Amino acid sequence: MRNRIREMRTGHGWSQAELALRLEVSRQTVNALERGRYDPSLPLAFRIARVLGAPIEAIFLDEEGEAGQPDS
Amino acid sequence: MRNRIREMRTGHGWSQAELALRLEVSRQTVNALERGRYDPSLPLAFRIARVLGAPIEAIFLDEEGEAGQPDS
DNA sequence: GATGAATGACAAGGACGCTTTACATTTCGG
DNA sequence: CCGAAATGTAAAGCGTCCTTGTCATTCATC
Repeated sequence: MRNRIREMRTGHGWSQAELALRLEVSRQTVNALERGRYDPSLPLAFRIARVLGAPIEAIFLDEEGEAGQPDS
Repeated sequence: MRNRIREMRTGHGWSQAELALRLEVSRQTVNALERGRYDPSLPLAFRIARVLGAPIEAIFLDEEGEAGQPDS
């Protein structure tokens, strides 16, 4: 599932580590999410939406018929 | 994390099995979600929102400082 | 009272989400 | 260049999500 975490994070002028702190997850988790290695849990998705100041639907793109390769 | 799946499902006049079919998950998963045993993955949350015809934020309640015991 | 539909529950198993630890690479100001 | 900050990666480990299979309970209708 595609997301706009990176573009919204840099829009706030935050490093991955800074965002991780605000989300209370590890820096590696933020990195993995931005790189599309996996999707966040629903509770984490809500925290991301809150911290980035946008609704979940505006951050995560529901691409319907998409397979969604975890990178590779 | 609390949700309104049951009330919205019955509002549509569907059984758990019918909703499960539409979501492409097992009946047990729908039952577990309604009973708050765990939260759905983000992709499943999007499908639930689509099938129930409401935004994710209207179905799943972000109770902020809530511990959120998976029942027990 | 028997039958069937709907719901609740539990166990075992596989895949995913997130952690910590650790190391490599890129970027950039001096 | 040099050093430090930021980013990318990997592995081991644990808990969560979702599956199939099975059984119990409740309720309605016959």
